[in-house]
Amino acid sequence: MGRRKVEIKRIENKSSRQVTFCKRRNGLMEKARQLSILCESSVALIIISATGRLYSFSSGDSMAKILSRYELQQAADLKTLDLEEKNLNYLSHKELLEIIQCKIEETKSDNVSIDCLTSLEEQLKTALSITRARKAELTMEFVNTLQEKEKLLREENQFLTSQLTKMGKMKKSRETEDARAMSPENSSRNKPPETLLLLK
Amino acid sequence: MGRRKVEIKRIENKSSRQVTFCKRRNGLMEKARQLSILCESSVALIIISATGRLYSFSSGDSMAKILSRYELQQAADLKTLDLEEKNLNYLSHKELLEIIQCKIEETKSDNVSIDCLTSLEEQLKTALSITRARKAELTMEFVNTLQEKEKLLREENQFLTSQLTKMGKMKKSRETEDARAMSPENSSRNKPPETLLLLK
DNA sequence: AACTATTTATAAGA
DNA sequence: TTCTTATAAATAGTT
Repeated sequence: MGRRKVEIKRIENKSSRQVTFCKRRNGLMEKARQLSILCESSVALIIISATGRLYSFSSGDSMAKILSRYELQQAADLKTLDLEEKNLNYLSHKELLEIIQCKIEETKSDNVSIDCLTSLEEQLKTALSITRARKAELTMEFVNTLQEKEKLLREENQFLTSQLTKMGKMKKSRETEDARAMSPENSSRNKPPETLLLLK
Repeated sequence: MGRRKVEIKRIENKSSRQVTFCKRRNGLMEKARQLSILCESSVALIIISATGRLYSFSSGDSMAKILSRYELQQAADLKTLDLEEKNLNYLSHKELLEIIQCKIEETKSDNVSIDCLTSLEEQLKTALSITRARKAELTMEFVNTLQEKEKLLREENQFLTSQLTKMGKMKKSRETEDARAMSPENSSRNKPPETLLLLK
């Protein structure tokens, strides 16, 4: 609807593409508004320009409500499918990764359906949950291991210290005769780490 | 664009409203497709009919990607407002919990607006993000502390062991004369923890 | 669901 | 950019 018929393909001229974007964007939003009013329906419209600018419009219900209704629907659709979901529960991490990789590859071709992407989204959400849970589990295990190690090291330290104390007492009683046995550089090089004080 | 001009207001006749809904819905989706192709942009369109049926269309990027881009934008917009956020940051955990509790209570009365719930949802999402980030931070700090402690304990152990070895040698050279000094119960009660072997 | 008179959107030009 | 206008496209009412 203009001076001449236009083919529906990318407009090569940058400035006329920009002008057309602006005109058609406004036209689309006006049409969305009209549909919503004429037929008492809700419409959500999100447009992202080539340069990444975001334009959104909603009519009838709020954008938030429409989007959550959409997500709800997608979740419901998934539940009726729940075939893949069941399979997913029995997959190893490696298999899961392979499937995800594969699906992401599919995404790159243009003829991928919304349902397929929604399913992928849900699978990735599941994967994220599982990963988070496993991470928390492993972290706690690691912390426990470290704490146990600490306890054992303290015990050992206590034992070693008590042994040294005992020997120290014996040594003290023979201090003069042993003076030459303890070489001076040894006793200074191996001075106890300052951290000994931290271990009470 | 039809036999006569129509006012943009709810179409009273049910069947013609249904017909118009169908025609304009298709028209809107076609326009969305064209905009996306002509101007290499992404368009997401969600339509909910008066009877609750959901229709969606996306072009350019996937619906999921467009929606997440939208949510991202909303989050960014919120940050620029950052009034609430700043307040949130200075609240104690107890105060935050109280506020959430209070808002959840409000939710139970029926006359709560969607906007209010959306706002609550956003606040809880923010709270969750902050909490996750802080948890990760603290966990890493804790693990680092434990690992450092372990290192120091090992060093100390090494030192104590070397001291004992040295003394042990001296002791060996005087074994007979010291035999009565080491009380038997002491040497059995204080046997080295088995973990000594783990510390190499 | 198809037709067509009209309105509406918009491409190109100013 | 914004306005203008010739023309294409969408669609209201009809069949």
